[in-house]
Amino acid sequence: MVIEEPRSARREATRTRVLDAARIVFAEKGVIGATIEDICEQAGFTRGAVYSNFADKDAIVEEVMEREHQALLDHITGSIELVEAEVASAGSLEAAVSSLVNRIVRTIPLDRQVTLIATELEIMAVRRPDLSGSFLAVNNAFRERLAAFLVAAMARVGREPVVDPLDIIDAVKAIGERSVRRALIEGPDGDPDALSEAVLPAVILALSRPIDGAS
Amino acid sequence: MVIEEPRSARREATRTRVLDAARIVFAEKGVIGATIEDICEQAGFTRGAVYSNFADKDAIVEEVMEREHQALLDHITGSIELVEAEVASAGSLEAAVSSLVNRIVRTIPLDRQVTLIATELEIMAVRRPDLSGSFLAVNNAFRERLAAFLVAAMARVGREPVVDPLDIIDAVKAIGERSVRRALIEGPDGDPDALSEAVLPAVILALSRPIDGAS
DNA sequence: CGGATACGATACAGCCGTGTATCGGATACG
DNA sequence: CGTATCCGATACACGGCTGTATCGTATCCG
Repeated sequence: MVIEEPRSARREATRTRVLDAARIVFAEKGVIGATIEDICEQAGFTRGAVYSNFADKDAIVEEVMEREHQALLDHITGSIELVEAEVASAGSLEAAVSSLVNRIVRTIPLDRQVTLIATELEIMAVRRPDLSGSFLAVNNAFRERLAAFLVAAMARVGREPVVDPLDIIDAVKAIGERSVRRALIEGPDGDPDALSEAVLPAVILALSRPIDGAS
Repeated sequence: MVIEEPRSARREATRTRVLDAARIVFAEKGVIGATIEDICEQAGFTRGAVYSNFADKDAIVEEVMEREHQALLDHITGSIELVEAEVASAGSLEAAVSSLVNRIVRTIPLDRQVTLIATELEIMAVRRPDLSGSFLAVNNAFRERLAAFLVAAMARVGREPVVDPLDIIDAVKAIGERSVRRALIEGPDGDPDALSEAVLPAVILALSRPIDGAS
């Protein structure tokens, strides 16, 4: 954990603008395909600004990873109370599960950019073992937070996981991402929630059981 | 569908060597990150050979996509009889489903390279609408073949899908790929089948029902 | 065996991205 | 209001990749 020199507010704003730009460019061109100049153009800076703030592209990649997961964590934290209220007030088990699924899926905002950047960063972690450490660190924190949320939300509808909740999260995320990707490939007519809505409710049900029940 | 000029056997062998090399390089460096020279080096040629056989990198990408799906199709076709025999001789429902799942997962060979190249090509289709056409063409053929196989195999154990079998295939493939990716990121200790084995049997069961039964 | 041709290697020119070193202007402070 | 400092812009040198044009050679055929 490096001590964060406060530096000037101006500098911090520049860094933020560069990282925001990098996120967009990484999603669109891929981490490898993105050039420093692409990022500069997107941010409205020249290379001087970037090189005076970051050592090289790898440094930018690491910070983007961290910010990405942090943003997701914040998003989750902010929406947990919503879910709990919603689930608790559902009439039937089916309604509660459906609401739970919807909320989990929505909790992970899966638009074009998030999907692309998430996939891109994951693939990057596969290819570059030197980056997998920071990926795993932030990603595991994210998964565990989401798993805890899942268990709590399930308890609200009187159910509990039958497998490691982390595995449930992975499965749900995998299906959600695939759902969005298919829609993106199919073009404007594609429904980004089609696959999720078709299979996730049954999957969540199948991977949980009534808290007191046998199977 | 372009008419395939037979050309010489020598030329065809060169093309094959280049495409094999491209597959490896695309997996390792990404489609965008791969250079023509990378491919040449991997294939043991110089750029002259490549440029006399392919217009540019995009042409190579399209052919790699096509070959990749064709190889998977061949692999599936070759293993269907195996599965049917295996499933038919299973003692219990659980054993049959487990065998079915295993076979489906194994039917899609999910090693490092296949996973990387599959993800890479899919992302490429998202980013480049001009390539999405050829991706969808080959990919849909692949999905439908696999879906037909799934339905037939399910019938062998007296079950039928409760949702579009294409969605089941997508879900299974998404989970299988995520399973392998996690293992790759975690390094040598990671079990590429961990997530698949944990959730897929329940998922397949949940998305199917006895053929005569109500629910 | 000899010539034609197909095919891959080599050479070359141009462009693009990188990283460093220097410059100029905005901001902070006395 | 003037000066020092910070920070982003500009300039430059270098290396790598691309695509084309040319060359040399292996292969095919009479």
